[in-house]
Amino acid sequence: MTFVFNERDGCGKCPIRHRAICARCDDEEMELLEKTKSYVTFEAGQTIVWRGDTLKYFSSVVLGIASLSRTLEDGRTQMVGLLLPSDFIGRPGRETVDFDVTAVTDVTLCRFERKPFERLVEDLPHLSHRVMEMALDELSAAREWMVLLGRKTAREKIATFIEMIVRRDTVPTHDAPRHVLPLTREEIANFLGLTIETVSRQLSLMKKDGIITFSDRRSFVINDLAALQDATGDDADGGVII
Amino acid sequence: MTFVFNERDGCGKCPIRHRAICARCDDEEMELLEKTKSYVTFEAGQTIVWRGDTLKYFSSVVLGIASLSRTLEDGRTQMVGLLLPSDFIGRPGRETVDFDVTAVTDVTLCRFERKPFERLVEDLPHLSHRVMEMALDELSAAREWMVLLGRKTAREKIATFIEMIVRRDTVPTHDAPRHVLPLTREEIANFLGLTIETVSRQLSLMKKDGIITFSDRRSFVINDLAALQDATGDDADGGVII
DNA sequence: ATGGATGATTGACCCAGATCAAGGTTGCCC
DNA sequence: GGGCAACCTTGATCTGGGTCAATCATCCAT
Repeated sequence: MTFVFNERDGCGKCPIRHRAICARCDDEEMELLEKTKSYVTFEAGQTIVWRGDTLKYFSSVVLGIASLSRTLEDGRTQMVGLLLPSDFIGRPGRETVDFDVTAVTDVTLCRFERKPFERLVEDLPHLSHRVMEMALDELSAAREWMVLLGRKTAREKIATFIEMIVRRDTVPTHDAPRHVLPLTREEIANFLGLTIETVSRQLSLMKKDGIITFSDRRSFVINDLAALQDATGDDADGGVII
Repeated sequence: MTFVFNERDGCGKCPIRHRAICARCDDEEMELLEKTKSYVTFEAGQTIVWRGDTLKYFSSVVLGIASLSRTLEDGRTQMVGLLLPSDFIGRPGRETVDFDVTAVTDVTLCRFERKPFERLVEDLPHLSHRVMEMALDELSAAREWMVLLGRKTAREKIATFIEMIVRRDTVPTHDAPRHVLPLTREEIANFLGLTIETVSRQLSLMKKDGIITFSDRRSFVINDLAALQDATGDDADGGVII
């Protein structure tokens, strides 16, 4: 989800490295925010916010990956989104988060006090416009994921996940054929609505089929991209409307 | 999803019955839109827009229910949302829809030409603000649904669905104990990521358990709300943060 | 009323993926 | 390096929900 931005999108003009905020920032606007800005880091595995917690801060991910998830009473957990650099935690107009936010890797957040930030969103049309666009993009991504969760087979889920990782890695700068799974098997399972055993088995199958090769448990290369895309169950265009 | 608004929320001040647009409308702003406004109706079952279609209009539902869904090549279909009165079809900043939009019941749409509408969204902060809020609400609802699709059992899915219908019906005005399923068994199946047989079986089970009673295939009353809520698998508060 | 279409229910059976269980890897700390 | 803890893989078995198929109900149109 939300594989929309990453650090590269940061604006170099000011210390807030987010295009969402900086796109058309001027010194005056920034000054307001600067006053309440702070950075925090979380270690991998730590919970950043619990579902229902009141948010004192509005933050955005600077470095690392966080997850949004919900756990049912009996422990079943479903991840509902990944937060990558430049994604926000918190939403204007709401004091609480509806999901648990957890650091998947070590995470650095850049945070602002909620009130002044919300005021800024109110006052700056381009900012609220930007938040709206981000929300709509996330909404599309979430719906796309609903199709995966509701209708895809285990193999298709795994293929879609791998393909997503690969697509995200393939940026103009480096076409490194080596990719890294940012999640543990358990996290992948919770992301795809599967168990770790099924995740493990399906990865082994794709390995046996010669589609991917693992150098260690996290790093892999794609041997047959066409076969991978074919296994996703999506249309040829990969689910993206041209 | 998006059980957020209904006709009652309409603003009586102008013919565009949507609070999103009308909340702080003045005659001047409205005049712009009025010029390009038109109404269309679709019969139950008709497709309103196909995935990928270029949207000439930006529309909102006035009457009836429409669905957003995606169908995989081999026919597996997943519904990703329901559009109720006052929900929008189309999104500012995008020319196409990512999902098929289908009339579930007979549907009346109120539509505007896309260009002028988008300009209006750009120009009126309160409107873009409103669209942002709607997008964020839908996003929460979509994520909630992801938990259902990824982790809930058939019984829990059915219970959650029924409970949602009941919650939506329970408005201040009338606490009628009789409710109506707005969807066919097949549509319910596609909404919940199940087959029609499983939907039918689970409904029969809940009937047998004395939780609900059907008068015909669409109308029912709840005999044991507590048991129903218990069967959803959600926390006691019904998934809504207080 | 009759025939036919559409939609819903119910039963019998099957299989993908969950569950249970036993090792295997990797990495870290003493 | 040895021991321990996470994490991952693989096998055996079970089961929830899918698949296939038959029957029933409801609603029209003739």
